[in-house]
Amino acid sequence: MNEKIATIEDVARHAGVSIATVSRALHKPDVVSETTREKVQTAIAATGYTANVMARNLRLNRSGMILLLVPDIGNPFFSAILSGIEKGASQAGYNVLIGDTQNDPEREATYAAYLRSNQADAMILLNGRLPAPLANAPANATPPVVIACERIPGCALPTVIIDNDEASFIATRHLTDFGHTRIAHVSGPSNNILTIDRVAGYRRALDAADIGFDPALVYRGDFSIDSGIAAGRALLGDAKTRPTAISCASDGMAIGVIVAAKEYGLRIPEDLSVVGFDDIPHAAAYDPPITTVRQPRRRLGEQAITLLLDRLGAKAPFTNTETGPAIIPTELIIRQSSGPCPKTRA
Amino acid sequence: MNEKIATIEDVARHAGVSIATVSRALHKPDVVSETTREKVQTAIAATGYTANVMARNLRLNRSGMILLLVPDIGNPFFSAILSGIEKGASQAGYNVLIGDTQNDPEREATYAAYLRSNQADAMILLNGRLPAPLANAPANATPPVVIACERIPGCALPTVIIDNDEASFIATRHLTDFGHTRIAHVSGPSNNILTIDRVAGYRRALDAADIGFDPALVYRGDFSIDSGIAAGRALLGDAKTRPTAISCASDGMAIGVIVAAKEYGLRIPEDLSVVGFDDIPHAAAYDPPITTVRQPRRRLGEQAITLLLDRLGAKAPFTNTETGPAIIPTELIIRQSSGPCPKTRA
DNA sequence: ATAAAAAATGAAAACGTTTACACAGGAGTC
DNA sequence: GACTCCTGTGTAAACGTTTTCATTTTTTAT
Repeated sequence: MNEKIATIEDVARHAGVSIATVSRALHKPDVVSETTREKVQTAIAATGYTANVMARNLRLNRSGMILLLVPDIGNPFFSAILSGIEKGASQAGYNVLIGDTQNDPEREATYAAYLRSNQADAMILLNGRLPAPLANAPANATPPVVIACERIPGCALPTVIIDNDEASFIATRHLTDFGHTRIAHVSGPSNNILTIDRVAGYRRALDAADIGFDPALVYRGDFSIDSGIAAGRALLGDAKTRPTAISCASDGMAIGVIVAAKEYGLRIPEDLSVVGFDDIPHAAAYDPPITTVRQPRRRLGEQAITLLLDRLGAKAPFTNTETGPAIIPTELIIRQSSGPCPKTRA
Repeated sequence: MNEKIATIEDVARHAGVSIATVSRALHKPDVVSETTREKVQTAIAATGYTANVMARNLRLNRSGMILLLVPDIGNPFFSAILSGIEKGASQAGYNVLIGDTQNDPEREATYAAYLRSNQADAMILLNGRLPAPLANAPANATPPVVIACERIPGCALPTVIIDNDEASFIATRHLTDFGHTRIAHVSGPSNNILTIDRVAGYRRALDAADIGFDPALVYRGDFSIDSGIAAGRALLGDAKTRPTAISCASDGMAIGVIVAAKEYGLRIPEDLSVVGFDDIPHAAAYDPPITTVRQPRRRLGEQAITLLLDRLGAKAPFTNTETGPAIIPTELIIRQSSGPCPKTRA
């Protein structure tokens, strides 16, 4: 039973027509006569023919692949985005190829070469950095690339992001509205554009409430729960200088901060208000449920693939010079981890 | 600058040799003379040549792709497994293609056809079900497929799993050891093999402690936090019949159960012990930290890709008839969500 | 019935590789 | 100097498609 796999030629022979006719029967049915079309159909069924995609793609000079560069596929944050991308891509007949770069520029470059070598028709970047081969390309060249998640300053490629500055502003303002004046911020890694934007929003909210900025109240984490715990211990250790509220650049870090706060016997939100960022599923189920900025990750992915497919379909250049980046709206979800500033400290 | 992309022919012309020599210079360097090899190298540099992978794969009749079928890529549970697979695959020069099946048999069949159409060299199944085209294949055919995560009864394909029965047994025994006698179980969906195995382990532990099985104490969830909350409300609503301990088939459901328990004012673990399954990162950071069965998901992925690459490399048949399924060991992680049975109810 | 137009089909080129085979030339052996 | 053997290279076939172009067959108009 382990015969050679059927090719278009087998079908042609079986149906008594030429291979050209078989191909046409499949892709331009209206141009071949009713009767031959049927003959071909039965021949296909009889032989169990499946077109060799490799050969087809070679001829058509495409790959049907969309390459997705992501810093760490093990990070659940990206899987929801991925889910949105995959859905749109597969509807359009594309497959999604994951490139896990581990933040390694070399791996990024390797994957970027896929575009040249015809292994991918287009690319989506979730890692906030242009791979070297692309960065060095002339400015007028527009590779089929879309940026998502983290904007790249000075890059005119189509981009879809949330307004991190504004979202962080709103989260922090939520705390100033509650009367807090001593507000800390737990940020992401310093080389990260998200960090820069969210710190900016945090500072803007302080300004708006006439609160001075204290660098000692910004702790640099890495989005993980563990770094949140470390941040909490660092910020809350000294009861004298302790803030009454903390805005965090991720829900994971918010959870970590709360873990640390409980170590010091602090009640949330009576003694300490905490807000997170992302609205991961666990934020709502935590004790207490965490006030956070909802980031529609799935929509982000959907929008990215839409941008990409639109341009690919229309053979339009990959720029966003007319429209600027697409902004996906965020939403402040108020739960029970934030509340009024304790009277004694206001 | 947007010239046609360089082909092997351009390189050959530039170096003044035949295309065969160029190809050989690249893939069998020892067979071409030092001087030509250098000429070819400079020609490649000059033209910026990158081999067209599509053409190469057509000729070699391979794709360099490993297809990964996963029920829902948006589910973080799978992303860690994926991470292990991707690592091993990319070291071996393979790419990982994600097929998000959404548990849709039709999509599964579509993806399974990738094997026939040369879009993938092999496949890893995380979804616990053989796609129809494979299931119907004759028993002696061994498609290049590896099963991970959920065993498929009666299927001789290479398989890597954890011992769900035993793991669930140990988790439940942990509770009987604490003196609990009224122990509930929150399971996964009923059509799921994981559910069957874990329920079996739960019952085995009850038997071992001479505790009768009460069907009313098994609640069917779907691994999600929400279904855990529903389970908790169903099981804990009546203070008379309430269990003193609950073993859950996922950490998410354990968290949900705890959320519900707190609604009823129950203290964990003083009034109710809860154990989870998986050891997701949030389990350790929850309040209280959750006792759970650690499932090494990344190792699971690594083992799956190893099994696959071994057979692919050795051109060995894809069976596990000699060795049986590979079992990845689990570990009971004892934290603070479980404790002795309250005196009043023992 | 015939010419013209339209519809359906086939032959063959092309996509960019790898590799079996043939061949040229040089080195060694007698 | 003729023979073999080796080394390095080129020619051309093959992988399985799609598509242009030419050709055959059918339909329509006169």
